[in-house]
Amino acid sequence: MARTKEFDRERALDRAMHVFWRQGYAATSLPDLLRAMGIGRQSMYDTFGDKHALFLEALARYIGRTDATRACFEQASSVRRAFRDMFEAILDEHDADKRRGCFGIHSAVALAPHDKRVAKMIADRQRELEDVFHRALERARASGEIAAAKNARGLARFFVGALQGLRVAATADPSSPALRDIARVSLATLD
Amino acid sequence: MARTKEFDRERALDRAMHVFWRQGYAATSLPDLLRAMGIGRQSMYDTFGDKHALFLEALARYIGRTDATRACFEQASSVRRAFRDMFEAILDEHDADKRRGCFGIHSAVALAPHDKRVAKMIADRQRELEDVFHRALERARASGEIAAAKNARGLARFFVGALQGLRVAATADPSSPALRDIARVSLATLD
DNA sequence: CATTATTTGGACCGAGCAGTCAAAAAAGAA
DNA sequence: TTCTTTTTTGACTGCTCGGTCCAAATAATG
Repeated sequence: MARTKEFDRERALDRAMHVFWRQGYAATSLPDLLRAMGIGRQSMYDTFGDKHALFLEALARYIGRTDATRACFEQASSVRRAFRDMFEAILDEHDADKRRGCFGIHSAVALAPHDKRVAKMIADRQRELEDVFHRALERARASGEIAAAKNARGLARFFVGALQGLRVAATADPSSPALRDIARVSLATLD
Repeated sequence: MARTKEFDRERALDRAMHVFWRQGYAATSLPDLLRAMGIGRQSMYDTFGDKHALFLEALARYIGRTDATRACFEQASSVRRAFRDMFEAILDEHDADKRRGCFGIHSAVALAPHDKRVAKMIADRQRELEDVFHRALERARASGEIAAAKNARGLARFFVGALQGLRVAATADPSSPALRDIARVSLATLD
């Protein structure tokens, strides 16, 4: 048999993801990536293909984090609390690491208009998020947590937008007092 | 005296703005800019300084467009209609030119975390927009168009976020039926 | 027309880019 | 140990980048 890889593929991908996350696609060079991943040039090409393919895998990995959100919403006893926790998490995240931005939004705005695969990944993710919200809202409607007259689909879509709006506002100015108002008024649509 | 410039500075800047708008800062090369601006390399350096300075001017020019929004909100007899028109304009814009994205959001997410001047420009613009909305909402409260119990400041901040959320969603998928719901539920916060 | 200040266009620079290649190193099988 | 197969390393390619330099072109003044 042959020599075994010295590095962990998932670990390297994870590190590449964080570099793209911080810098975006165009502003990230191969040396940037290799340094962070701790591997050599050829190992990267053998393992991932090229820079663009590596980016797509990194984006897919980032998007996979939606799974945690889904679990959170499916287990939550209160949809209000689930949304509030989600907003809080975003505020905390941006407060803790002000120089990160949002991988998904960055990709959506910078790459999606020029790259169909990226556009599809982002659009799919939005729909998936919408469905997670929708299911939770329907349950809340059934349980009486929110009014039966509410349009769960419309609200779910609205919250996908609200989430992105909050992320952009938080990236632009993580310390702005406006962020809490955005979250608060968004949550009030459930009343 | 000396030779006069052969090109129109504002016109060239406007074209540069559209290139940055479409492609973002990092993905735009000098040749890209020069081709669009229709001027030579040296003319660009003499007139604008360097690529980064040109970008800052382009961004300032883009942000200056907020003036139109301000006028619209100050003249509007109905704040509801003003917000609705604003949302409609975004939907139309993205529908007409699907490969554009949003300059402000792109800059906010890609550059603001690493460039204080950009961060300040974006944050200032958000506050300005917030104030425009706030004044219009206070007038609406006074005139009885919206309930006196409403928190105009909070709503103004919320609409800044909603605007950005809608823009991101529209960039990710300009044909998504979710966009109308985002706009509709956002407007319903005024009821 | 001659002078002078400025713009212009193109050649040029070193650096850094994404991606390729080939030789060396290594790990397991025979 | 030797052979086979793979990974690793680092040199190398051709290209493009942002930015500079300089000579030719040009417009207003005297």
